[in-house]
Amino acid sequence: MVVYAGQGDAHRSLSLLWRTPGAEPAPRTGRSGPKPGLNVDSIVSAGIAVADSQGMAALSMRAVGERLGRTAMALYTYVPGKAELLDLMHDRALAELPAESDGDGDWRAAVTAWAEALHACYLRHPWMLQVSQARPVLGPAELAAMEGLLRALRPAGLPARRLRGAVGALWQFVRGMAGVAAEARDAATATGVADADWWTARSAQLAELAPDFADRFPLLTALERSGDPDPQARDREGFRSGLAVLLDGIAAPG
Amino acid sequence: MVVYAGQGDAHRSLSLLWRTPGAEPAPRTGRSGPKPGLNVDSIVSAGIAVADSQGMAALSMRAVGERLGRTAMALYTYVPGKAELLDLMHDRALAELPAESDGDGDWRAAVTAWAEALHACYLRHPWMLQVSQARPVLGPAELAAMEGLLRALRPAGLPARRLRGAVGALWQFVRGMAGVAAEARDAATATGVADADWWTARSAQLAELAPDFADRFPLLTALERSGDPDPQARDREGFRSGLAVLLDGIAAPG
DNA sequence: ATTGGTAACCTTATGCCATAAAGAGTTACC
DNA sequence: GGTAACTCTTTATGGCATAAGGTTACCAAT
Repeated sequence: MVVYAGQGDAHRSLSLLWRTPGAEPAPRTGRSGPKPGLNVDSIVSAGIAVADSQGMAALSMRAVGERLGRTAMALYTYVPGKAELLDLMHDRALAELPAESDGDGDWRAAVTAWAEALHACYLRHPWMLQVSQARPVLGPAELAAMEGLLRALRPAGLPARRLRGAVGALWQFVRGMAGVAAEARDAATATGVADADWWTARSAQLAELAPDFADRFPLLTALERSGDPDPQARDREGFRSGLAVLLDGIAAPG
Repeated sequence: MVVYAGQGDAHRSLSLLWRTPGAEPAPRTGRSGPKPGLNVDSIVSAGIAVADSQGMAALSMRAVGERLGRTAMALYTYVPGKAELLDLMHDRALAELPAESDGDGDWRAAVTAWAEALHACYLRHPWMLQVSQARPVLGPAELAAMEGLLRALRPAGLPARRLRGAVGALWQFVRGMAGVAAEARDAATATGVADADWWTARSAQLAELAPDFADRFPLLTALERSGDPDPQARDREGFRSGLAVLLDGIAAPG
């Protein structure tokens, strides 16, 4: 039901993470033994494929190995362990983000594009949201994403202090909103119940368990009632309006 | 190293979550069999104690049972499974938040107080950050916390749409920042290396692996250099200035 | 051409984990 | 005293990551 974090050997993760992408094949002179049948890249790809299709819970060394026609243990030749593999998968997925944000001068558009790209990436790979954010792995793609955000924000001309705050707030916002959206989607596919119905059932149960709900949580009740009944529309709206708050805060004199 | 989410039986979790707190003892008439030696509350407390002291990775049914002088299986009499126990633990921890935010009229102060309380709660129970946010369990304490935030925000007079955005952004911001702070602390205690030294080591390794770091990530490099070298101070500052951006955005006309 | 070294890979084993199933022990009511 | 209800333990199943050590296939030097 949950994913723990922070056990990986950060040192070994970092080494693997920062190996220049093409340099995998290695010198290949003076080496004996059978040719390597696998390599780190293909293992990472297999891991992503498993996690994308079956979800984080199904990501096991055995499952990854099987997808490559090997046993689980064969992977340990290339990768120190599962935690490090997850770090590699995470950074590889972040590498899908576009390198350039193209808004010329219009930083609001550029930041919005960045946020939407990251959001979409999280939705393509929802297991990323279960990789603890409480462990900065500092892979090249993660840092590039950060740099991209800074580039987009540059025209806003924020002082360093405020810039740090804005970056943190933006990143966490996108991640959090993606989590909610991903779960809504999963609930729909996993249970075969549409989003709206799922929420209806949950609300009905809540109303039964806590008949005084509206009295205990008047503001929450009012806010719920005022929104779009379609959860998906509500998520989209929440993303847009939350981002608007953030952008307005960045634009404010401070 | 990671925590998966979303397997729990939401229906059974909700029932347990919303049982009125004092009503545990139950009617106790017409019931035969030995008196229950445990109860849900004590199991939840034991679970929190284990997770607080040993971390999420050490939270097993056996560990919780042992703390209560029972076997793992004894817990299943009271709790459907581990996923549901985790839901209960999460909501119990959130119940530590103060019921009232006291800023009269000054919504900035009230929201700040709310954010700091939630942040502190996450730091007291860092395992909460590994409970997937992508699964709204809708326990009473979680809803009360949400209601509290809405109460604090009320004087700002936001329209519903923008209010939803602000709430989402604030919550995700606090959660994300707490995650970073918690990890910094864990790295210090787990490895016996102080925060600053840990970051120094990581930076040194990065510099070795990516000698062109400053060229590839100029903005990031500049931002890092401009900050306080003490990571703890940096976290505090990041929290304050990020929150300032959010509050300014909320105050902006939109 | 043979042989020794070694890298890659596999098998086996260990010790976790959640939890299903079944039964032993305990208590309260009839 | 009997019985039904209840708690708790034992045992078993099938998963997991991974440590340890054995096996194979290839290369290079002899």
